[in-house]
Amino acid sequence: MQDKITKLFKAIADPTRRDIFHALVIATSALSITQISSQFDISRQGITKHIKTLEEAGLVHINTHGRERFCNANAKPLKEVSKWVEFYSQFWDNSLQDLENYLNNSKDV
Amino acid sequence: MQDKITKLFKAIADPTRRDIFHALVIATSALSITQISSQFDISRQGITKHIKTLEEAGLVHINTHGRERFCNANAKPLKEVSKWVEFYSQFWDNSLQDLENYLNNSKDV
DNA sequence: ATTTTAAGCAACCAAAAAGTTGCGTATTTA
DNA sequence: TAAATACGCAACTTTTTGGTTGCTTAAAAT
Repeated sequence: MQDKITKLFKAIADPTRRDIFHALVIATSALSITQISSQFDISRQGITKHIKTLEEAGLVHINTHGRERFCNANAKPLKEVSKWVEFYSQFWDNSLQDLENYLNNSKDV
Repeated sequence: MQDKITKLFKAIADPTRRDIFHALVIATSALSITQISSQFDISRQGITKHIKTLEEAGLVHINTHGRERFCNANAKPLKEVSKWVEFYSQFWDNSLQDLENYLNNSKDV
């Protein structure tokens, strides 16, 4: 399909998935598919698909007990997102870059 | 369409857009659409669309000079991503959460 | 003044994503 | 053992996305 980091970014790009992930993070115990579904307006199958996407991004771990599948959030992969963002943090507070670009721009034209 | 943060997450979810953004960040001067296009294998129109998405996410600013449109990266909106990730950082290094969830899980079943 | 260049707009296309329903199966519960 | 529950799988629909081509317009260069 696509590289790992893109899978991760895509996983968190969907608002419903961010909500599911959040619900799992703040939950005091692992939640089954049905338990998660009950908190959202979409079908159980819809939830199952989202969970699969989250799982493939490493953001959810699943523990099967009998007929139930308990989901845990795993925030660790978000370290990668953090690393990605951190690189650009050096550019966001100084408008120096903006100014420089502006000057170069004017000069060139 | 959708909320601001989702626009932002979607903008950076595409690998080509991340590449374009990166190219603009490290560029020493603003780049025109044609200049950006020359660095990628997709058509100018494709680039234009990506730029529009980035612009709507606030990640690119455009300066029109005559018939050219010069693009600058603006990393500031990424602060929002950083904030989002930071919240979850408290969960990623202690496997305490995992253990806790595991125990709750076992207990419930 | 003519030609070249930069880029927007619109229409279109294919693939991916988000969601649905129906059905089968395994595990629990009664 | 029979009924209920939890879930996966597969097929299908709709919307979104990433990309294209063709055409037009405006600015610059010759």
